[in-house]
Amino acid sequence: MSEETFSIATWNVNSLKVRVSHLEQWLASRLIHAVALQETKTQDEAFPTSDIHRLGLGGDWHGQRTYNGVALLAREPLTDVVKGIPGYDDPQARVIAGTVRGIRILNVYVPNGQSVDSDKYRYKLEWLARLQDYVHAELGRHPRLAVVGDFNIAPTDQDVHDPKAWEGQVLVSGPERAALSNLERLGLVDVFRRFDQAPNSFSWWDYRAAGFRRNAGLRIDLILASETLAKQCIRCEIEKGPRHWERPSDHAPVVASFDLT
DNA sequence: ATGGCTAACATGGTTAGA
Repeated sequence: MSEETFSIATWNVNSLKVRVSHLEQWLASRLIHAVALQETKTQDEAFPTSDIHRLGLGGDWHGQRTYNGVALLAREPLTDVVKGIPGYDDPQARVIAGTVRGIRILNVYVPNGQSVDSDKYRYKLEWLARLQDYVHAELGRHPRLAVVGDFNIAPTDQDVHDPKAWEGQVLVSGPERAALSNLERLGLVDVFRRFDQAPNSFSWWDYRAAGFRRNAGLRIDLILASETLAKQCIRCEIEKGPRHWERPSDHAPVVASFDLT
C-alpha cells in the first residue's frame, strides 16, 4: 500500500462500551485511517475518550442514552463536523459528518423500521427522505463524498441469505430499496459491488438461531462513494474475523481503501 | 414455533435490534 492509500471502515459495534476491546484488537492488525461506528449506545459525557486516544484515534461523536449513537474516528484531524441532519429535528442520534484528508464522510445509522406496518417504518422512510436531501446538498459541496454506515436495507436479493423468507419484510421491502436507489441515483456507488465478491457475502447475522454459523445473514452495512471517489477505490471487503470472537457485535466491519494519488 | 440472542436499564422484565 502506498502512502496515499486511505482506508475507511464502518462498523455497527452494538455498544461501544462492550466492544472497545474488539475495536482495539481489530485495529491492531491493519491500518485504518478513519472508522465510522454505529450503535455506540453512549452519551457523549460517558464516551470512552481515553481508550479511543490510546488507539491513536481522535474524532467526534454524537450519542444518547441507551439507543443509537454514532462516532467518526480518524488518525488525523477531522474538520467541519456536523451532527444530525441539518434542518431535521430528530431526537435520535443517527448521523455525524466530518472531513478528513479531503474526503467528506457521512456516517449514518438508518432506522431499523421494525416491521412494514409500524410507525417506526414510517419514520424510517421519512428519515431516508431527509437523508436524500442532505446527501444531495453534500454532493454539491464535496466531490469526494463517502456515505457509510448501517443502512438497515439489503440492496438486492443478492444481499439476502433467504430472499423468499425475507420477501416484503422490513430491511428488504420495495419502498426501502427504492429510497436506497434514489440515494445512489444522486451519484453514489456501492463500492463493495465494484469488485468480485464471494457469493453470500453478508455484514450482519442474527444472534439467534445460530445465524452466523449458518451464514444466515444480510448485507446492510454499506460504503457509498461519489463517482469521483469511487474511481479511486482499490478494494472493499467485509471483515468477518471479529464476528468469530467472544461476545461479538452482530455486525462485521466493512473496509474500503482508496488510492488518493 | 413470530421463538431463538444480546444489550441497556435495572436488579426482573421490558424495549429494541434486524
